[in-house]
Amino acid sequence: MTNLQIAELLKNVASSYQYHDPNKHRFQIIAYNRAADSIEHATSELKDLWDDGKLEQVPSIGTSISKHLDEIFRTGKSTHFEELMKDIPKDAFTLMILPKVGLKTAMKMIEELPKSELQQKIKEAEKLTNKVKRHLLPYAENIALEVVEWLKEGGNIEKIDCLGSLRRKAATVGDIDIAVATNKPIEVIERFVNYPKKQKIIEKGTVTSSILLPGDVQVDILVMNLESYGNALQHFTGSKNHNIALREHSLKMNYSMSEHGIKNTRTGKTIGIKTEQELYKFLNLDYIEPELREGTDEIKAALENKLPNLVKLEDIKGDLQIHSNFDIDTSHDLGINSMEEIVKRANELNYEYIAFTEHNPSKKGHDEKQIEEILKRKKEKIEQLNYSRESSTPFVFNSLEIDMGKDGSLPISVKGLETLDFALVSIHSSFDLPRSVMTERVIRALDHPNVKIFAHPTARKINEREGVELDWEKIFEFCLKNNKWVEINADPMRLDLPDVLVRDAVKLGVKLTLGTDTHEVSMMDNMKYGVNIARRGWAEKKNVINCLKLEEFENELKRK
DNA sequence: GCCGTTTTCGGCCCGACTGTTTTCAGTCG
Repeated sequence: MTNLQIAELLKNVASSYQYHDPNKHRFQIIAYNRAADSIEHATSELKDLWDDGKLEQVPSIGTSISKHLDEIFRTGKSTHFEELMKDIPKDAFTLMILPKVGLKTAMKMIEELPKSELQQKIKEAEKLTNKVKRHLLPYAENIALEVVEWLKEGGNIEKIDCLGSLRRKAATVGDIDIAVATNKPIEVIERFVNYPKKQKIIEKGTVTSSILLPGDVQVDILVMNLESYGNALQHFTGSKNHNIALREHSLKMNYSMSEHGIKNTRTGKTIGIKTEQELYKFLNLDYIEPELREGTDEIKAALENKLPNLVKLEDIKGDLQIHSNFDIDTSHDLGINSMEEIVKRANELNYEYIAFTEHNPSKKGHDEKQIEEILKRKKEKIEQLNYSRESSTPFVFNSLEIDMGKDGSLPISVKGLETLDFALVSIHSSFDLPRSVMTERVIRALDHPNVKIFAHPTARKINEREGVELDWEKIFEFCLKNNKWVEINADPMRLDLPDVLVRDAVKLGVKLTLGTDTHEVSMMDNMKYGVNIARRGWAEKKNVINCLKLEEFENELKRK
């Protein structure tokens, strides 16, 4: 069973409890939903954790749920879950995928709808299962900006911000959330629901409204006055779990929080707060950057003054994955710009250095000697670039992105590897090896002294391909011991290493690199998306190798 | 059923919108 399937099962268990007696099982319902949510965000397959006896390390999974999961992994089913769900038709869970349909509505549909109509609805729901795709961040950003422009042109706007996962800089965005401070809420909402590209109005109230745009993009708006805009910003930025944790924290201080303000639970008096900075201060917390608001342990850290000083785009001194059009007979794609064009852009970005990391020459078309010859040619070209460079322009490193074989072997001789300043290795084939085999493969590929970087480590492509299965504990341990670095690939469709794994790497002290994987010069501007992910993983400047100055970086390269 | 600022017992977020409810249930974020 995959994590997604388990999460779905636990949600269905929660719904079953709700069906049987919502009051009696109030807290089980919360517990099961929380566990499901936690499993959806887990970095390892639960089956693997179960193998290692580590199920209860997953947040929100305790003795009871882990016992049921143990039964599922051993026997394929849970008697307790089956007993709970036996009175509920399977179709009911399917129907709940439809918007605005919960278990109550689903059961009512099954009882009351004519058969043909019901079948129609079930089909609709099944279709939706495969369709709930989240949008890549840059795509969502552009749509959001257009809506913001439209609202601004309508006037009556004192402040306006894009919030939700867009502001938290998540790799993908579900809905677009916009908050507006205004004295004319009715006018603003009227303007919003009349956005020209709108396909339909999902709901329209006096405080919030939602519209649907082409491509299944939902946009939600929250309208507030300026006096409690800080509360609105905080609320609509989320995440849901951060909000819950924050409200639980404020309750301990005898304040009840909502998007409208903070209510003193003793006096019943509510005050609005203008800025988020003031809001967190009011709650005795250090300011929590949006990227950290995922409801893990950021509130505890804020309370203890232990929040990280997050890395910034300006801290980045170089780009460590770039493909030029210098032809080295690779079986993958070349870049489309010359080395000179890329150096020019790197200079504009104030980089101190960059690395050219074209894919390795294809193994099929060349013997060992020929590959060495090609690499020598590339080395000479880069030496020439550095020779004619002015001291203020970026230094150029001679690197290579090397495919690892199925067994972790590299298609390049030791002599060939030694012509490089350093190499990246990555997975471009055999994505579905068992976890232990995949782990050994990667460690073997990283083992050569001149290989420094594990590039786009999970090999995921967002919305297209899941990442590979790896024993991250082992990989990180190896990297730490041997001074190998793990890339955060800044391409918006990769963003790989993913944020949750970045957090694990940072905790262990594994060093990260940022690379844009540029194949066309404008892609060099994607660095900010990589920085987003680093920040979401709690990374500071010291965790990111390419925050080092040129000389420091060169020293670090030599360190084994 | 889970979990911990002080708590291994006793807590567990909060409000908006829709529909047909004329005072609230269901769903959502």
